[in-house]
Amino acid sequence: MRDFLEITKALSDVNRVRILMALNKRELCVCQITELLELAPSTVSKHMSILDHARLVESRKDGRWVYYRLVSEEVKPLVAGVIEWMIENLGDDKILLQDDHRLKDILDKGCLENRNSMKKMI
Amino acid sequence: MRDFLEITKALSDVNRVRILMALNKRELCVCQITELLELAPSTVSKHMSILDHARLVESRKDGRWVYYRLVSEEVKPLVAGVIEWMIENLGDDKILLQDDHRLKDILDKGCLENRNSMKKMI
DNA sequence: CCTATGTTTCGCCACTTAACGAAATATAAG
DNA sequence: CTTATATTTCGTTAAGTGGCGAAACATAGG
Repeated sequence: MRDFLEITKALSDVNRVRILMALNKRELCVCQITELLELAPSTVSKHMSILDHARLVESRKDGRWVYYRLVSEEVKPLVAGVIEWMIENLGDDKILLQDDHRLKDILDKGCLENRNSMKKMI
Repeated sequence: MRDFLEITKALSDVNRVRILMALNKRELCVCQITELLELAPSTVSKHMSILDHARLVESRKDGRWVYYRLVSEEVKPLVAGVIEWMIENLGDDKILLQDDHRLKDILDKGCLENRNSMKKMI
């Protein structure tokens, strides 16, 4: 029950749902999510902590950046089931389509990591 | 998104989850749910209103009593999917097993409707 | 009509939560 | 070492939420 409620509470905030859907099929660092949602970094960090504690996302640290991704498929059915449900029923949401569009710009513009690599090359 | 969040918010309270699981396979009136959860009738009524607004339950009025049940199967997949997920992953929860046991007593003791019927028969 | 019972609505209170900024921490680069 | 950037932690504040009791509403029965 505790795990169940942690998941449903994690899913009961619009910004956390937007984050999870943005993480579908790609990983993102905190600053990219911050730019997408236009929230304070501390706020996004708190959201990521809640999602992480609910076992809905995993993270890896790469230099200064922390990249988050959806949990892997072969996770326990409690988590896998609800992520599948979310993705299947939320695909055509207006806000999420806007996010997907904005994410393209954020990714095309190049992440800071890429810009730093460019600087190295110059 | 609005429907989605109404559902996840409805599912993010332990007493509402207990209500939904109690309604699995049987309908219950508000006073029976009140007895099960040991909450004030006004509190239970509020919970039922939230579950109803999220389209997770349906109700019928019979005399003084309002009976609630889980929504029918052939409801839209957004709702059907999450109810299935909840039932499949919450079956062996400790609190819910206790509730199931207590519900037997509540139902065996006879609902007020039955007692009224008995009075008619005497 | 009057009473009893089930349910809902309303107002209030305690607690939680999402937001922010400031400060602390971590790491890469000069 | 110092600076700059990314992230997290902490404290505060405004808004939301779950709980209750009182009162209103609905209905069955005397």
